[in-house]
Amino acid sequence: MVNIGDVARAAGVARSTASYALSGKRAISDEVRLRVQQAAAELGYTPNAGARALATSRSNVIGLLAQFLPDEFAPAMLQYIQGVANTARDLGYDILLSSDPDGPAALKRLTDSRMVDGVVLLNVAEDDERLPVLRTAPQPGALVGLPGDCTGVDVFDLDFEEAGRAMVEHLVDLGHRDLVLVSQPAHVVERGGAYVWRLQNAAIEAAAQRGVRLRPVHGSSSQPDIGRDLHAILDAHPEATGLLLNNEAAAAALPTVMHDRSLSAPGDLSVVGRYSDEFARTFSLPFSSIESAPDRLGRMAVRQLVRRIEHQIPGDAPHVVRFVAPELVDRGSTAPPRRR
Amino acid sequence: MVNIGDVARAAGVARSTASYALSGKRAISDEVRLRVQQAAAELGYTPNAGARALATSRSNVIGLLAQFLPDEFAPAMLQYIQGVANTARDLGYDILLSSDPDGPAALKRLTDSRMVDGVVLLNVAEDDERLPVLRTAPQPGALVGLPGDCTGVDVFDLDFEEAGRAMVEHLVDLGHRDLVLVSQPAHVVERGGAYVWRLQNAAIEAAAQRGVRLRPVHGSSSQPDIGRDLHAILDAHPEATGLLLNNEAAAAALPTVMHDRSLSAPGDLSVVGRYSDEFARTFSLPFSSIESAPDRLGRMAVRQLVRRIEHQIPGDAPHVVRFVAPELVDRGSTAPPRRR
DNA sequence: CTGAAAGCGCTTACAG
DNA sequence: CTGAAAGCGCTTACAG
Repeated sequence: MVNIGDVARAAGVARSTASYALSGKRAISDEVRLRVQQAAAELGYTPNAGARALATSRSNVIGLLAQFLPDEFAPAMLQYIQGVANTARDLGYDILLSSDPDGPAALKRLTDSRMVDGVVLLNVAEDDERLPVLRTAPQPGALVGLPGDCTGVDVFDLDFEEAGRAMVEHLVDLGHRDLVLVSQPAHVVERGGAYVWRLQNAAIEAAAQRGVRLRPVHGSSSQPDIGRDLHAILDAHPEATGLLLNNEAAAAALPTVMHDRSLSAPGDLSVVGRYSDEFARTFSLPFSSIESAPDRLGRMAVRQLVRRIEHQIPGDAPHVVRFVAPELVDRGSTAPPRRR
Repeated sequence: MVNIGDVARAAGVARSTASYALSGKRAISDEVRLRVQQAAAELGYTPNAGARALATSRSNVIGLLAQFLPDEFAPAMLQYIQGVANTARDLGYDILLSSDPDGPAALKRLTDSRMVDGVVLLNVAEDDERLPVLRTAPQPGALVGLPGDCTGVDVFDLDFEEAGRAMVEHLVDLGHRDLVLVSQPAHVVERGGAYVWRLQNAAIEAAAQRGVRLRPVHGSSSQPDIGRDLHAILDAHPEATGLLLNNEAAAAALPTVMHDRSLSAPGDLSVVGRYSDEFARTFSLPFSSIESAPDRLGRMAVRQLVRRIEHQIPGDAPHVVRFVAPELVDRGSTAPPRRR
């Protein structure tokens, strides 16, 4: 493989001069710079990543810790990964993807080995075991998802409280007084999936304030179980006129379930979900929803991370906790309830 | 950060001895080995990845080139990525995920910089522009997908010819004589998506041999366009009793379309698709299908790649082109055609 | 069985 | 504006 010594020799300069000419880190005469650049191009020179990382203590790689949990709906995960990967590339970073089920160990190895300049954590839990590891690491970290303790990390998430309120308000304003909220499985809550109870508690409170009934229920996070769950839920709550979904699998399964029961939205039931527009297109979902903005969250996380890596913000700059405001995308699945 | 010098000092040995004690690459007295291992554990030593890569010319990283093309159905991609990532981890490799739209440039940078020990290519086209780059690279490469020219690379793919024949045979054996095959958009074919015509040509030939009619049509690869396409296809071919799908988006959309037309399978129409079991579960698909085995293909590709990287097979061992035999997963969506 | 030293390919103070 | 040299943290022949 051609190295910087080959380039230097071809250009007739010292290796240090070649390095500077290529990096632009100090003034080089136009003539020499051009000669070096030309030699590098002709020889097809690409710096050795390991050598550069060793010399600079920088790898230009971002670690992406994404766990494919059996109780998460995989297609929803992909969107975060794409958002992170695309933004990283645009900013000149490669992505090292770790799907290791042992998150803390994987994170420790990635940071201790200096393979990565920073990390993005997905599937963040209330009491995430990766956080203590991350806090002692020299590299900065950005999270997509809100943990209980945000010290030492930058945090980005959808404002699930506001999302819960917005869903309730929207339906109550239309005249609904009997709502059902389908959340993730209880197991996700036990694991510390705070977004479940953040949305749920806010929805319950908003419903109480408006004097309407809201029943929270759990639903499976995979097919075909969730279809069966939805049938049971609709059987159990015939009086409900509004359905709120904080469960992607439920959203994906609902059209079929409604078809089977000859129900249509918003005629028989008003429905509002919480998922991304891309997700809605993938599954052809006809339901209005709170946009969960995975691409935007991934982008925000990477941008902030890169700012810290490149010291574009002072080292002691306070860490941020930033919420994306929920926006309701109207797909026409809500209307005033039918008189009964 | 603690380095091998710190470990050596703590154990009271030379750096080289510490290195050997940890790697086991030469005989070390039990006593010294234990002292070194203990010191490493106590200090929390993790080797610097860049330094090790520089010294050994090995990074223990596999490059995964996956393009998120607008005309590919993203959820289907994820399965290949998971298969590759999980197998790599099991074999002690990290994954560098590149989603760069400029595949050849990304591949050249990854290999020239020695960031990766080998690469796995997804979305392989008939005349894939990344292949010339890969052939000149010193690292081995494994493909998921069959290109026109397989020299110098290991190739793994579903046997799409056999899949096409199997789908036709299955329906013809049941008595069907009028079939429609829904493929990917023409655009995928133009880009060189060989699996489209490999399945289609084999299906056409099998139908001709059996003396039945098979009409090949294209369908969009995204929602909601594909729903509209399917309606148009069913409108145009009322005489068809069997539907073959080589298009994931079409499979995902078909239940809704059939519902809308009050059609059921296999009563009104026999349907057989080509997708993975995991995909079927994600979308609750009720259709029998040829298993596309993305996890298995990802695993095979990584295993072979690692064998080459680690020289477990001779350097001049011939490259392989291995096809996974299609298996029909019966979900009860096919039956003899209704008499008309 | 163990140690001292060279070398991997960069970058960056240090001299001039 | 340019060059010679040190150093990043490993591994691995080379000596003993």
